[in-house]
Amino acid sequence: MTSPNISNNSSSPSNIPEVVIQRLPLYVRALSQFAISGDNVISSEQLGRRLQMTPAQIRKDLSYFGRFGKQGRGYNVASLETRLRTILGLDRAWNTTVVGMGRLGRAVVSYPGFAPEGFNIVAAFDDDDDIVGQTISGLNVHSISDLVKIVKEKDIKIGIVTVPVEHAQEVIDALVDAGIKSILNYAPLSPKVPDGVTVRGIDPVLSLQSMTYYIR
Amino acid sequence: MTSPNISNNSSSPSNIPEVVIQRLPLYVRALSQFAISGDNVISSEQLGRRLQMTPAQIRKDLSYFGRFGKQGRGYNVASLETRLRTILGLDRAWNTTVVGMGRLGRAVVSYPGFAPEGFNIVAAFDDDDDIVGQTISGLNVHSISDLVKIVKEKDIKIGIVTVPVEHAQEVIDALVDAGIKSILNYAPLSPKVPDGVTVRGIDPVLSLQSMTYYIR
DNA sequence: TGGCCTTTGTGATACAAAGCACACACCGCA
DNA sequence: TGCGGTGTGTGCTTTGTATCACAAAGGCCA
Repeated sequence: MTSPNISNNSSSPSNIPEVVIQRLPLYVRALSQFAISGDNVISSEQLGRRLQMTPAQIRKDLSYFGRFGKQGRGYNVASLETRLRTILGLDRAWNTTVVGMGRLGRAVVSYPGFAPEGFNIVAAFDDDDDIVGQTISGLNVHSISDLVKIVKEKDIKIGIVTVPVEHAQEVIDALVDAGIKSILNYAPLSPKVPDGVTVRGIDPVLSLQSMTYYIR
Repeated sequence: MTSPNISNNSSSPSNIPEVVIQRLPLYVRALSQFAISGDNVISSEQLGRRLQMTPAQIRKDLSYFGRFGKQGRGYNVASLETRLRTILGLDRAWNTTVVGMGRLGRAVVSYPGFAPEGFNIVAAFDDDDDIVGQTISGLNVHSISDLVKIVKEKDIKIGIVTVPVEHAQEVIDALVDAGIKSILNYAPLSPKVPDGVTVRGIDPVLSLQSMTYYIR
């Protein structure tokens, strides 16, 4: 395991280190900011300053995927962003579902940050009969027993888990059974998933708990 | 930088690797679960199975801090949890503030997961005159210009940043100026902070963006 | 067109973390 | 009280990651 809350059981499509893959989205984001401020060309040094990392690391990371820069000049902002997006699979939209329509699930479906990045939440699930059938943020809430059917129907590739920790493992198992390969897990546990399934955990409490160590 | 969204510019209180510190909360959590299910003693192997990591890594991690186990038996669940909590500074409560009372900030202050772990949100801030003065989840919203005063008054040690990305760096600077040493940042940027300040980022979009790489 | 300046791409190197494997400690039981 | 079984603690090895440092590529200008 590389880092807490992160596991990748993928039968890696290549031998590129997972840490590198995790940094690519940072580069994409920085590049799109530079593009907005009108920069056409950028050096690894400028990127590094923005992202608080060394230029050498950025160049090394990029070199896993090809030669994108021009010596003496730097990288073309727009074209590097495009190429990185393609590498990451961000040149398309991804249908996504949220399981667990409690407080947290509602916050997630109404969060406006996913759609602009191509993550469209197209279905919501819960196991509570009082919630199933409701419409939340424009989404009809389905019963978890319909998971397999709807995942197939709507071609959903990504699952977001916002159920209480007691049900998280079973919900994750159900998502895996339904063919989901990427799971964003908000529940406080380290779930077991088979090879080929990637899980990322979001856990603010864990983050706080490790920071207190450094306060003196 | 060890990993995306994580930076520790702490004048490290020791030479213990940061990854190790980040895993300790996982151990604490697993131990408290085992305690609830009535286990008194646990082996590194059982812990490892629960947390999806190797027993050797757990033993190594713990050995940085002392000898907690008994050969041939394992670890006492309750006492190991207590000792780890003490090491992490989780044997006390921490006053915490949230800056940015938009949609996300409201979700954070009403999230019921912080208080039980000793993170008490005791103040809220915003820069919008329409929001300052309101009461949200029992918290009176203050103007950011009162940050220094109130951080001192209420002995706040941890800041949670939920402002839009355009204001995030300046808010983080203000928190640092007010003496905050630990910041949980929900805004999508890699902020600059001086040595001795620890920042952890929470960014679901980044997590999703690195997972799509593995879908094929 | 040639020489200078900049910045890439990358082998080599240094550093860091994970895992192995075993001596040794401790328990339980006869 | 001694012996078998179990599981820790840790030096050593292996694996993984970051950084260094420099040759080569490209732009620019006289």
